[in-house]
Amino acid sequence: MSTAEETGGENMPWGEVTPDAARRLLIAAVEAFAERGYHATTTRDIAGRAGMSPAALYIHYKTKEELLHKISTIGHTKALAILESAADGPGSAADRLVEAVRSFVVWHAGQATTARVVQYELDALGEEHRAEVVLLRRRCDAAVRRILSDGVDAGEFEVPDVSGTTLAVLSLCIDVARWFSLDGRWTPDEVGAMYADLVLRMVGAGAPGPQN
Amino acid sequence: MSTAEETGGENMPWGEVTPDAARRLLIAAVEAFAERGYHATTTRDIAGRAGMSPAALYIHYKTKEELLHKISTIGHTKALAILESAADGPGSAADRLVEAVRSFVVWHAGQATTARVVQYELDALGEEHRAEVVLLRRRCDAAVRRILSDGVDAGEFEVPDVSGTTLAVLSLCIDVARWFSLDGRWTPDEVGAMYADLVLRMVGAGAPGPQN
DNA sequence: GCTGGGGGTGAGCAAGCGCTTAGGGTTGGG
DNA sequence: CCCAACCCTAAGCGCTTGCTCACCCCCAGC
Repeated sequence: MSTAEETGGENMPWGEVTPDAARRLLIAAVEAFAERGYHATTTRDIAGRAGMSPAALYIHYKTKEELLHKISTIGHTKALAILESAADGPGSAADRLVEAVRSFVVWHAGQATTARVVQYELDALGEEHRAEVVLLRRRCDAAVRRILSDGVDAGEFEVPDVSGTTLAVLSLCIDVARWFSLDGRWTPDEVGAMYADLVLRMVGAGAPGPQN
Repeated sequence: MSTAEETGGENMPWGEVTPDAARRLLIAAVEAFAERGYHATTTRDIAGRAGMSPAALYIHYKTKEELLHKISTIGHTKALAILESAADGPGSAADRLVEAVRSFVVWHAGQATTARVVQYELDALGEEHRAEVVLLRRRCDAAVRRILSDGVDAGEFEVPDVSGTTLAVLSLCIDVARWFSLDGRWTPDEVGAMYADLVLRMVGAGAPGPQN
């Protein structure tokens, strides 16, 4: 876990999707959805990007919405794993918060294309599929809240409103996917480090001074 | 300026749009775009919400995109006025930062429907119209940056990266439009106050302790 | 009471949409 | 050498889209 951080900490982002043709279609869909949004993307565009005819899509996926569902589920699962791994990891609450924010932000920056779809196309999912994904989101919220509560209990943090701060921290990190890489001014690691510092300050555990 | 804060500080959000029929269409479009997104909204839906036939829309607007452009321009102008008013107002850098974040967030929460369209449907605009709006966005960025720079120069703030922190502050505030009012747990004023406090902490001017 | 014109409608066009179906090329087992 | 299983495509179906056009209604001015 060192050089691959630039891709958000993943070596093979969609390695779990098989067969190969299905993966190519899914990657094409991620790019198209991220660029133009779900509703503005046509199945012909997705198939075209994958080098196939429009009909080929329906051999591997029942509908266009199933593609979004698969992308959203895999993406949210990955994001949740990052947060829970940090929340349940070793170290003080401050250590865990830094690691959570850092790795979560690195993923949203390094995998900005995927993250944009995952975070901003939720409403395009059907009723049932959206409900599934909302459950994963709640667990993301719970992981961050757990760290903040622990920090408050331990006297490490000074936070007047744990729920509100949880929301603000997640909101701040998620929005990275919207603006990242408009130019190449920062690397994912740099944004991750900066945001970890900002969030530490938000919970009253910041170190105004130490970092050069 | 007291009770009307719940609507984001505006008495008559679209009062500048005339004649009446054009305003009704525009308000219908804002609601539809906010609910389903620009691309998923049909001109029939907009006209229907305004109580008119599909053809009536084209008496007042040339295209569906012109509607979005009008909404986006008016909305961004309003948001920019809020930030510049705070940035160029009286008081210390900390005072101005608090006022900027507070009023900006109150608007994004109170006018969440409008703000969602303004902040998240930018890419749906045509090339030229988007370029216009991007200029307004840059001025928003400049206003916040001005406050932060002043605070650093005056020794009030301790901020390692002014550009990055400017981005983070704006990102945090803008994202309020995405999540606000999923339930009614906070009022716009409450979110505004909480966010102003969080941002003060981010710039190293927070007061961990004072507020109960 | 007639009239002219601005605000509105019903019907519909061309284009593009998600998705289906009949059929063709390639490959591995007998 | 055949053939069946597997992927994929060309063509196109039924529908919806943004938008247009011929027409109508209502009301102020003479």
